[in-house]
Amino acid sequence: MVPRQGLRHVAAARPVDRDRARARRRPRVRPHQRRDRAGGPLGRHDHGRRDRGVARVRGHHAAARRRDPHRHPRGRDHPPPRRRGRGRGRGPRRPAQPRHPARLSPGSPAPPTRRPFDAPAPASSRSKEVLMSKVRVRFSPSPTGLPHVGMVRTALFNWAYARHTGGDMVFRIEDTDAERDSQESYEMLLDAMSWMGIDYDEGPDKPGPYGPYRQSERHDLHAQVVEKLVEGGYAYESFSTPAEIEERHKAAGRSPQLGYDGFDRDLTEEQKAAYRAEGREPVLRMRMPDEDIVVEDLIRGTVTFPAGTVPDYVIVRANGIPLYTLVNPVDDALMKITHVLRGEDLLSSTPRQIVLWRAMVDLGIADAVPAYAHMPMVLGEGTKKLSKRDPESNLFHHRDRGFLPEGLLNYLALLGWSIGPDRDVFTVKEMVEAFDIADVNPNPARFDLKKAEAINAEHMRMLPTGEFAVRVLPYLHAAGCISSPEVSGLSPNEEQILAEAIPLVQTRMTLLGEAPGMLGFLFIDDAAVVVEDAARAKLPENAAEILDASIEVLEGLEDFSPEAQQEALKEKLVEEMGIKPRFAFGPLRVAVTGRMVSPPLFESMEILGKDHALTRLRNLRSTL
RNA sequence: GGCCCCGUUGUGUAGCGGCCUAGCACGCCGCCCUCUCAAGGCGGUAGCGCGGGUUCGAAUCCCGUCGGGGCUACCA
Repeated sequence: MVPRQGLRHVAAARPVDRDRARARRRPRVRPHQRRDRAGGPLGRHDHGRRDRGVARVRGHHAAARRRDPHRHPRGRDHPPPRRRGRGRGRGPRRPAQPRHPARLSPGSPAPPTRRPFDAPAPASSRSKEVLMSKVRVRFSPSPTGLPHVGMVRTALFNWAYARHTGGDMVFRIEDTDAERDSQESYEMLLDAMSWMGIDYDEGPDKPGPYGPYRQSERHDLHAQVVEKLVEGGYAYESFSTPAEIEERHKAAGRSPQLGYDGFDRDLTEEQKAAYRAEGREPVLRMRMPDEDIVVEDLIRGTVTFPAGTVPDYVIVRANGIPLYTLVNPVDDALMKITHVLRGEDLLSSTPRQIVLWRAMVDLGIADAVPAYAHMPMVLGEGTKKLSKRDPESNLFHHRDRGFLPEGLLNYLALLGWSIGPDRDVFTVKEMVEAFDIADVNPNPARFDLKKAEAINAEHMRMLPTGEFAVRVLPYLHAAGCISSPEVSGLSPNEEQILAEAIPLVQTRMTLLGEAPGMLGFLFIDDAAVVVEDAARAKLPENAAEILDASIEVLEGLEDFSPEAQQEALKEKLVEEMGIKPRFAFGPLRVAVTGRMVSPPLFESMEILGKDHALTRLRNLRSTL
């Protein structure tokens, strides 16, 4: 009997092949590659940030870093001309040159134009202030449905950026849709984040200076901002119904798809009163400026939305309830968010938000327009976004199948980001050290389960065997193989079996959920072994003969060690009977495990013990 | 329709004007090892969407084009 700490002994052991695996993973970075990536012998993260002692939050530091003067001696003096958007690939992202000065439509209240602080506008005292401040990012999901892997990836990138820069991660719940939001979803969100190891500095369950962190508890705050927006003339009442807007477009020979036409922009008090007398309740719309709106996207570079292409949009419904379009930037402003890192689907709403932000800056509500980064979508099969209805989109589906959090996290990080030119397996710690949002790729990425599983398998092999055992236990328990999901609850017998068996399967699995299939045979009665149909079908003609001979040989064995078994069986089956090794042992494997695929046969039999092993051989023999 | 984004092997990426006859990983195929399956080792398959231009030189810069996607709500 092995002492109780059997598994703990194993913990010190190395997983099979670990050394070789590690050697293989070691990045073979050739000097020139390192320099390419790092821009110099100091390494990529030693630029600027450290010697200045400030977290540089400006977006184009990444572009600057890429622009290695050693490599591109002309780069500084010959900046490539920019056009709207970018060509393929990731060209050096140059900050936009200041565009034409604001052209405000006459009659609008002329909010002074401000641009994002990451734009190279002449540094005002305000932008300097932000430059010095620390990064604050937020993850702000709405609790509707199951945690989606794309959403988790967004959380991950925000988190990694916060941790990389030493900034704050804020977790805010956007529960403004009573129809779809649920407490259950909220709890799943917490579960998902804690499982992935994504923590946060402020959140609904972690009070901070800018709470509350549930949007539904912030109505008063929103109302105050709305009031100021209206007072300042940034927002106005609009009485037009969708039908009326469409009518006007048609009457004027315009496309009805143009959206709101600005009809109510300059209504007089008398006109408004008249509408109210009709019983109409107005929505509130933001007044969009008559100028191009430029987004300096940390991932995509300069994105320009031409003047006139974004209509005045609704921020408060007729029933007085504010919309996401208002509430999201307002809460970001109030929570002092400096970097908005979110999905690409929100890119087209960014100009509207920037206008709101500028208004809030003017009003003294916000410090500065944040930096933006729009992460690529996560695609499913084909060319479409990974659907919520697809089980692969469900984080818990992967957890249930036996993904390690570190494996899934690693894979998710690969969706749009890479740690280096010839490496794709890394730890969370390594990710945090290396992660910069500006290195994220703008192109959409497909969720590839095969690759995810391969990455997961790598992480399983990297685990110390004892830790691997700890991870496997809950899956064995859930399948009814063992009596407890924890080491401490195991019977001595179970613990001993596992201590011997687990090292045998660590390199043979890609998911923890495969453990019951691999090890289940060790925890059942001999009579309960079920021979799978496929395994039975593969039995050779002379299976009975082989089993008879094997039983005879093994019965006579004093030493039941794997080596002794192998030697004895090989002599009889292979040498004496002339059976090829790959056929000789199949029937024994099937007899012992019920399957064609299993941990190594002789070790398995040793773990079972001679009596049980022989019983199983006889059992199968008797059915032939 | 309008606006915006994206385009390197099947998939994810590296690539930042010459280190590219395009690297790595997954997948796939073959071989080796081998009691099965893995792991491991070795090898192979397959890509710069297209067309112009700039340049001595383009995957890389520019223009156009085509394709894909997103947004276009009193949803979030």
